[in-house]
Amino acid sequence: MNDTSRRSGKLPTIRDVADLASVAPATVSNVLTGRRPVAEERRKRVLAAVAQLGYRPNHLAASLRRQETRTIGIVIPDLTNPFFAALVHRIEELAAESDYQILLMSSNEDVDQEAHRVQVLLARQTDGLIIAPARDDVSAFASSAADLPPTVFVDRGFGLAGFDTVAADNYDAAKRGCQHLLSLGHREVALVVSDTGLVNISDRIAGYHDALSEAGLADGARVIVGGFTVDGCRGAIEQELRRADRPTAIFSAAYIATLGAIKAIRALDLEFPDNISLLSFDDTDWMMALRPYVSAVAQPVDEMAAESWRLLKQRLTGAVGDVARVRLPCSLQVRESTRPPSAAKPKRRFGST
Amino acid sequence: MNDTSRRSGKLPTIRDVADLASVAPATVSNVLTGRRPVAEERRKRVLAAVAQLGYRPNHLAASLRRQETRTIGIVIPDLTNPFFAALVHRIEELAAESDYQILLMSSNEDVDQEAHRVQVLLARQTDGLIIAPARDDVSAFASSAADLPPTVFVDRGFGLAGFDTVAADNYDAAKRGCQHLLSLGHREVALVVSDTGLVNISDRIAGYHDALSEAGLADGARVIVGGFTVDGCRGAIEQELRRADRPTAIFSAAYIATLGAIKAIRALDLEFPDNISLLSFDDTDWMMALRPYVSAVAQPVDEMAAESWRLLKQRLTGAVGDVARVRLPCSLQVRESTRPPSAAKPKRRFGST
DNA sequence: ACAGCGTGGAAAATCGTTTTAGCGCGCCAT
DNA sequence: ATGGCGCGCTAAAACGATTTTCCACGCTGT
Repeated sequence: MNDTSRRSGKLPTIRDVADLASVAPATVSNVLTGRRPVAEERRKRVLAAVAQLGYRPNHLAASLRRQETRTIGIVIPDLTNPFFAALVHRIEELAAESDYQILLMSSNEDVDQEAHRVQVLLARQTDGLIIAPARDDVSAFASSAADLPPTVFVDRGFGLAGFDTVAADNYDAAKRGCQHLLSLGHREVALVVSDTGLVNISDRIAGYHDALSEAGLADGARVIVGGFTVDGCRGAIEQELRRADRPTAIFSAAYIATLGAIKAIRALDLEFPDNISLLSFDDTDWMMALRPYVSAVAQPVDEMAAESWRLLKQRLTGAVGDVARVRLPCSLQVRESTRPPSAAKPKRRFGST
Repeated sequence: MNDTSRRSGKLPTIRDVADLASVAPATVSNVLTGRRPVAEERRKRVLAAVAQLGYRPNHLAASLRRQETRTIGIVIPDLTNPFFAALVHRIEELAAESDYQILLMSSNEDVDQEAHRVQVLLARQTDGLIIAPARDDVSAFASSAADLPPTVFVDRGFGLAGFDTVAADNYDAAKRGCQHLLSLGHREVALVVSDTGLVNISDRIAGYHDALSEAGLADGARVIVGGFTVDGCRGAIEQELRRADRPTAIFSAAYIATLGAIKAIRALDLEFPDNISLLSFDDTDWMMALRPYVSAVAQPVDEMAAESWRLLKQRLTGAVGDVARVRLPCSLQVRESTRPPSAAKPKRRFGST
């Protein structure tokens, strides 16, 4: 029987509770936080008063005094990208388990917006930051690790000096993906990327190049830069596919690029894997909804989230060791969209591995 | 030439700035907030001191004093659902334009988690809330509007007494979707939903029923309840599709259900639209990547976000009018996955409308 | 019997702002 | 000359908690 409400009038404060229970505010605090023992009889009085008033400690005031907000800022380029949505989702879940909350900001792949958002987060005294930066160069908002609270960079910016960083093993993943295509007999493999200026992407490009080189095809590299929009990728890919010597396989190195590639292939009335093989970076539910199933290199997004949070929490609880650089392995999901080039074509269904 | 850094040692406070500029803290505040005029000469001194120290006002302290955090809480069931991701993305963008930040929480479709998250947000003194509730009955965390700060319910909980609510016109959208299928000649249309206990869903069911009734097919209703997971939906749909009198068209009333339906159709080696028509509620990029293109009822997610934010902001700035109930129209995207039942089948490509 | 100690409670300081109250000064009008 | 007014500034109160400091009391050991 309480009245956890009456938003009319001021919210009850710790002083109101203290008065009602005839104790000092400090005692109420001690009961609620359990930091110091309180005699059973008074404890009961306090709890009764709390219940009666529907008192809820003002987290703002507590944060100010404690110099700790239990809030972490997350900055990502784009929440509509399922990869980032999944990342945020998982981090939020883990953080909540430790009673941390998330202030979420999108940079929209824009360095200036990003810098501004980070400033806002700093002003808000977030205890820590997890950032998937728009560029690997973060000098726009941090000239050194000393400028920021504990911060983990994820996906992008791997190896940034002074910071914990977490990323998929993009080089290895791209290399294995490309080798998979080469092993099927493809000699004209095009790689589609959004941008070449990010380490995660350039690692993928490097893996792709090395796979080609090791197969003696160093000259055959074709990197298509499509930008951060589906239609940008689609356009760039279409253009490539119209060429007489069009590639026999497309390796789309990002979620957006995969969508663009599929649309481009459709637009030209081609079919995978019959006319062209398709390998996607980033795996989603849809890869198993398309017909035929799309082969993909799956980034370990849950593990990336877990690792980011683990590292951040370590720093938050005072760890001062060397910076960590965590690379997590991707898995290659071979399905139906990758096949030997221009083979005879059974109508459907291939054993997936 | 400043040293916006030196995280070592305490952060500079307004008092440090005041001392350096030889003015009172209040003056610094007035310069920075512009609430009261300050003589030009002093203004300059203050700004110089601010720059020199790299001072940034502590938002926590300001919030405590101002009794306003410029923070709004968003609670959604599941961020990995692209609908909610897009919703949050857009709200965040709009809120940022007005200098509001977002505390994001996922309820995971769980009422208890949801209630808890809301309590956390209340303790954090968020100025407002935007909630897509796990259930329409929100009594677990609010017995009346007086319990919460300004709050808008979106997608779910339409018409909740005392609260502004925003939703797609689910009834109309489902009715038109169903009518589309009926007009193609389908008589066995199954509707797949996640759950029947939510108004947005039951509105869709009602629209579906009414469309059938008006066509004199009231008895033909088949509602498949698949739950909130892709595999749950897939299983339920598969079961339905195995029946001898399987439906000739599937209307999947949610993103998850569409994914499940496509997988189920594949699993049974059926093809749409040849063996069965498919109409999706919720439109995504993938609908245009699948072959054939999937027809869909598109929810106006950006408008829902905009409207939610608009209403909330109005309340935040003191509006006290009647509660608003905003229903936004959906658009029917007729593509290739919906066709007359068991018609002769040209191999591909149908004019889209 | 008395110094010393542990215990639980209350008072007061603190966190870093904003806002209110009030002060001194120059100017204008009577 | 002087009362009143506006202006620009400062000191101090306020926001609502936590933490530190201090005190009173009862117990113990010599």
